[in-house]
Amino acid sequence: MKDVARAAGVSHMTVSRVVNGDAGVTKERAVRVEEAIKELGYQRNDLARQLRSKRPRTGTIGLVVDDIANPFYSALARAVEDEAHGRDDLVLVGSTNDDPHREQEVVAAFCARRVDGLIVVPVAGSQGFLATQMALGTKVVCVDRPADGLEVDTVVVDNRTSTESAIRQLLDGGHCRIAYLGDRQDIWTARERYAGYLAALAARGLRPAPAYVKHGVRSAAQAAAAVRELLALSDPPSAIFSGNNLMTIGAVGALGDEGARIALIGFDDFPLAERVSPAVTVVAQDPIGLGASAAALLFSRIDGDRSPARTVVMQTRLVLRGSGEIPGPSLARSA
Amino acid sequence: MKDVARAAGVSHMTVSRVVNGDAGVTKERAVRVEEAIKELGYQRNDLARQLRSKRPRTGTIGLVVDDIANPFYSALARAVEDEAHGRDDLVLVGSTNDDPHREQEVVAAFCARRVDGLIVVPVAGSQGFLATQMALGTKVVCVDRPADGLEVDTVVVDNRTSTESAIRQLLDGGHCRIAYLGDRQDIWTARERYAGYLAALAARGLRPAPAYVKHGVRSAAQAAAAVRELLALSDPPSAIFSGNNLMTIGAVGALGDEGARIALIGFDDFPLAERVSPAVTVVAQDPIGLGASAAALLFSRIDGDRSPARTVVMQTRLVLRGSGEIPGPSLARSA
DNA sequence: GCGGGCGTCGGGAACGTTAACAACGTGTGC
DNA sequence: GCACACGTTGTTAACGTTCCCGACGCCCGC
Repeated sequence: MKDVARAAGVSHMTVSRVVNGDAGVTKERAVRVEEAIKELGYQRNDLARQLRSKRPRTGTIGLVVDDIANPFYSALARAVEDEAHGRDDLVLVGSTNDDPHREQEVVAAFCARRVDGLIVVPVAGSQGFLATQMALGTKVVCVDRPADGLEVDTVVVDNRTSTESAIRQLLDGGHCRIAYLGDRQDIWTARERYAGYLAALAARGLRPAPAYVKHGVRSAAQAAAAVRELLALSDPPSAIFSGNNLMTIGAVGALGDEGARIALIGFDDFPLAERVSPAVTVVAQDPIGLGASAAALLFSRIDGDRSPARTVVMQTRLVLRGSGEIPGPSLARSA
Repeated sequence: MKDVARAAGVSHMTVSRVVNGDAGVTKERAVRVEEAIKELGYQRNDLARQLRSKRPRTGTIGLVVDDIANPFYSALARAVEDEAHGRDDLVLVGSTNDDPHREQEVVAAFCARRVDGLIVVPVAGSQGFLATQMALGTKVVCVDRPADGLEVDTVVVDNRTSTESAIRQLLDGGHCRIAYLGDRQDIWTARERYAGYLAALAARGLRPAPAYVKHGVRSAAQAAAAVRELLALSDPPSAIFSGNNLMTIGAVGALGDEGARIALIGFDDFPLAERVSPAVTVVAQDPIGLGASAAALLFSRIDGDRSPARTVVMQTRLVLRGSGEIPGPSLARSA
């Protein structure tokens, strides 16, 4: 900047004003400064800018998700990025693998960079250090799951109710041997979905056979293995609920392998769900909507909104596709 | 920091040393400082740190992709993030939508934040400002596509050859009416894949009917529409090559709608490609490998590697799945 | 006993920018 | 003709940290 000032024969303040498009610089001088900038390839140093700036905004937010490679989270990330781009903000992305330790590392690293805010898919037990960071002024919005016991804006879907109606769909179709595939029970969404599953069964006076319930499924491969176990039972289920997109994909694979004709309902939609065999009925979430809402909430906080913490519950959509819509084992695709 | 120093009864320098784990501070003082830090909730300001620091590393890199919501790029992003996490670096993510203007905005914003380096999926015509940033010291690695005429590390796959062998597979299967679905021709991968398509046909003395070639397909929906157009031709193709994962998904959808039995080969693998009907043979890329290689290359540059620019060409894998492996229209799934 | 090396600590400057204000020249109103 | 406002420009200080160097006390060897 000093070099530019010297080259243009002005003071560094004039350069600063030109760079920031401030009013109050003569046309002639501004042009001279801009020429010098171009010639010297000068570029404003946002680090110093933010350090000195009165309202210390870094124009950067952090997005902390389970796994950015999961299409659900990457769609959400894209929505967040678009909202941020609209106000010239940047997005740091971090994956936690649902590991509290890695989450803490990522959050701490983001905060050391002085992000203006954080959109977090919280892992169990992360309220503590999130609260610490919030006390230091970082705005936080939770998405997909709440942070237990933390007064913070949250965007979620009604996991329990929508799972309940998905299971009810199966029950109405005549299924009563319904298996459950779910993630680790320390994950809120898994607990909610399991609760919905139990509630739907209980409403008909049913309880699941212990062998039908598979917790802690963390990948498509594990889901496939779990499904093969279910199929190997002497009394296999006639329908399976799978707790997220990865599990559903794994389950579809395993069911196909076995040539089994078992109804499948999954949480989360995925491309070509209507084209695989068996076709899969899903509880469709709207990851883009979740991300956009979370970003909007966060930016309003960053812009000074001090109202009490809000919780936004977004709607899901039950998309019927063969599985689960007709009585007995699904035969929809052969009809 | 001043507050911490005062609270601990030491100078700000001692605090700095403790925070950075520097040697040369008495145990007793270090403990006192750490207590003060904990009590006051002090957190190092990396902005100021990086501003003053001699080797100006921000410990942050930028990843610029077409669309982070595309599973190909999100898998790549995850690989980059893992490499970065291993050395305590952070990743800024930006999507360009293959829009040169947005790409320039994103790159400029990243560089203003003084990222140590950039992993870029370059859009056509971006060599200019990338060169500018490189001259200013930002390390750059291109991935998925080269930046035309730019001396820069690059990680790509052999698009042309692998498309050629995919098409040859169809030709060997007896297909000669093979349609092509491809992205905008200003995108390098699209040009390469198209060249491979033409080369494979030319090797048999064939040329595609103009109606069989669809350029500029940018989404699954557009691919589906293109496929429907192809099917509506008086002389429809017996096989279709689709130029990326999104197009393949769209094509599968459209083919299913029409109940058509047309061989489909796609570039990029996708989940459940073996389960959809028709099953899809694919040229599988390894997005994780691409991302990891690009990140490794970038970090070696950041760490001072000044050797000439390298180009890494990664292998693809032709995954045969029904479509294209038997003569005539694919009947694999009904076998 | 005393000089010098070493380990520990602090003071001041500097990084590149913006905030605050002062200085300057010009035009305007009385 | 003079005070005053206003628009433009420059000067100085500050943001929070690290770098550089000097100061201080201590121990050791002569």
